[in-house]
Amino acid sequence: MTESPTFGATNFIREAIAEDLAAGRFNRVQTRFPPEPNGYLHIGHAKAIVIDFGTAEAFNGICSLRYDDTNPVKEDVEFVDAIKEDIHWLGFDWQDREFYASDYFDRLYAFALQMIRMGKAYVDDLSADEIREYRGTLTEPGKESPYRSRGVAENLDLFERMRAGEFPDGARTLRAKIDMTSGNINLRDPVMYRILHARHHRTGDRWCIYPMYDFAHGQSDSIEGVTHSLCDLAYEDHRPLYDWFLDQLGIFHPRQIEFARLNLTYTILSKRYLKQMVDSGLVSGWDDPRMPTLRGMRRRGYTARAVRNFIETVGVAKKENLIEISLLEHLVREDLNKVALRVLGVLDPVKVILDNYPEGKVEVLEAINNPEDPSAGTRDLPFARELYIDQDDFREEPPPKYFRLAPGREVRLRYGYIIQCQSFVKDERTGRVTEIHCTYDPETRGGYAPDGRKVQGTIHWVSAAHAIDAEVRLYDRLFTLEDPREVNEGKTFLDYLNPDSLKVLPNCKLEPGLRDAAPGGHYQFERKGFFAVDWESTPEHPIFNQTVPLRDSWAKIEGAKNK
RNA sequence: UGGGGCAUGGUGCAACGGCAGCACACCAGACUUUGGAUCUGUGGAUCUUGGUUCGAAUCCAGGUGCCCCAGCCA
Repeated sequence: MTESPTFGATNFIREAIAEDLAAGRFNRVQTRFPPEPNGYLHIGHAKAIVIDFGTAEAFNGICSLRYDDTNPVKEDVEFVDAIKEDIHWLGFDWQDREFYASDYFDRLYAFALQMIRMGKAYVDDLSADEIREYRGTLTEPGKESPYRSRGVAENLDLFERMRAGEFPDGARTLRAKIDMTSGNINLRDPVMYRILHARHHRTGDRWCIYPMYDFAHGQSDSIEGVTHSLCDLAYEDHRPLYDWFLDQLGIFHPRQIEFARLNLTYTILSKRYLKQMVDSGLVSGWDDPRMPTLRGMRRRGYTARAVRNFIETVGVAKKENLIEISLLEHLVREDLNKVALRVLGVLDPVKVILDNYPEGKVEVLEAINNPEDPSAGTRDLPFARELYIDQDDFREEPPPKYFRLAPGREVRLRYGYIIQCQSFVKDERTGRVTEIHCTYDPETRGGYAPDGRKVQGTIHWVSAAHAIDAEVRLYDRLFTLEDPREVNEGKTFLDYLNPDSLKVLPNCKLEPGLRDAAPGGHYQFERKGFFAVDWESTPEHPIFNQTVPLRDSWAKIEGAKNK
């Protein structure tokens, strides 16, 4: 066993673990990722996953998957399957260690009995409202329940009858007997068990009492032999209780360490809010490419490698943070730049006619698949008299520093010829240019000018006769507020939805080879951005999702001028 | 006089008593058959006050600010 991390950067958690090892407190490292199967995983969970699995790996230890399934009314197998799939997609594996808190219900029940016998737990008849009243407030101590002093025998009898189903939901609870005056509210006789006549996705109708998180988590960790239980800052206040149960029970005592959760600009990472958007139809589902869920990001075209790099780069600390989404986008580009095949695609087509190019003639031009990776090879591109280019690449009146096509101007067609604009046709009603007439220079095949003349601009194109039709979906941030948690008085996060988060372009023209692009595939549309083939894409109706646009310095120049 | 936690460029993370560094963002330039990529460069930070020390982001004391906790959710 090594005493210092061998994988990834160090952080305060790894330092603490290294100290534990050095001090002999533990002689191995075991962690766990403990999701509740009540929703889909998002990028915030990815942080927890990378920390849990990555920390174990750094110390040559192991990490398990354990579902925290102690609340049957919120949980479902749909989610347990989806969660496993998403963790695997991220690239982590728990081998045969797929655990469930519900597997420990018998042992947890026995622990509860033990607590009662020790006089450390009692059955309370107070209602939920009364318990809240007795709990006191943040600044005032609580008071003890009149049922707190029940004898062991009576508690045993009542608890057994709770388990047997004699009482309705909410009629009684099992509570730990700790300290109703504690400054830490979690220690004011926390509820250990509640009555819930609900069917559990794994244990069915076997139980009608279920343990609370605080009475299940630490003991589950202990049973599994977890050494380091890494969790959210939210559980910091629960650590004394985590420790207390373990100490009372006298069982193996893991160490809980808390870290700050991830927050992302222009993004909401709350299962409840995400669910609200799904349920109200604001997005198409949990896998909508605009969603910060792992499935949404995957569908959008983000790679697991980029997501992992992002989590590594962001680091681990106890400070509340708000990470700029641009960092994630940078890492997505960095990864895709190395692997995505380059293609030519016209998103907003306008026809270009090469008046001096022979009618019916078709040439085959060679194009490089990925300049960052010579082994990706080349492909053939058909070239003909009629082409499409993007509306954006033509200006009737070109502004300064605009290097693309304009009346009288020359531009290079990528891998093709240098062409010059002679005239254009405009629909006076809409103001839209419908046709551009150009001449091509036959001496410049491949884009090279033998006379050495400089041509500043290079634009992408497709052959009109050969191009395939496709639908392209452009995405932008879901919210207009940098931190959607910080809304103004009387507003909710829904008041800050970005109305332009999705733009569907139904009439795009792409190079012919893209007809058989496999769903999930990554491409770079040159000069435009990275795109992924949507899961619902077919050869008859290809659909591409914009993963992230390329950095566009011209857009920056123009944007700055328009201010 | 509730309890717990956190303060380093715009953002995030380092520096563990010895020249405050890295990434992203930003700005400027070079290069360019993707206005992509790549390369170079500029600017910008230790919450505050006092103390210890030859020397403090780091140690000590006080102050200030921000976050979390009053589910029979996790």
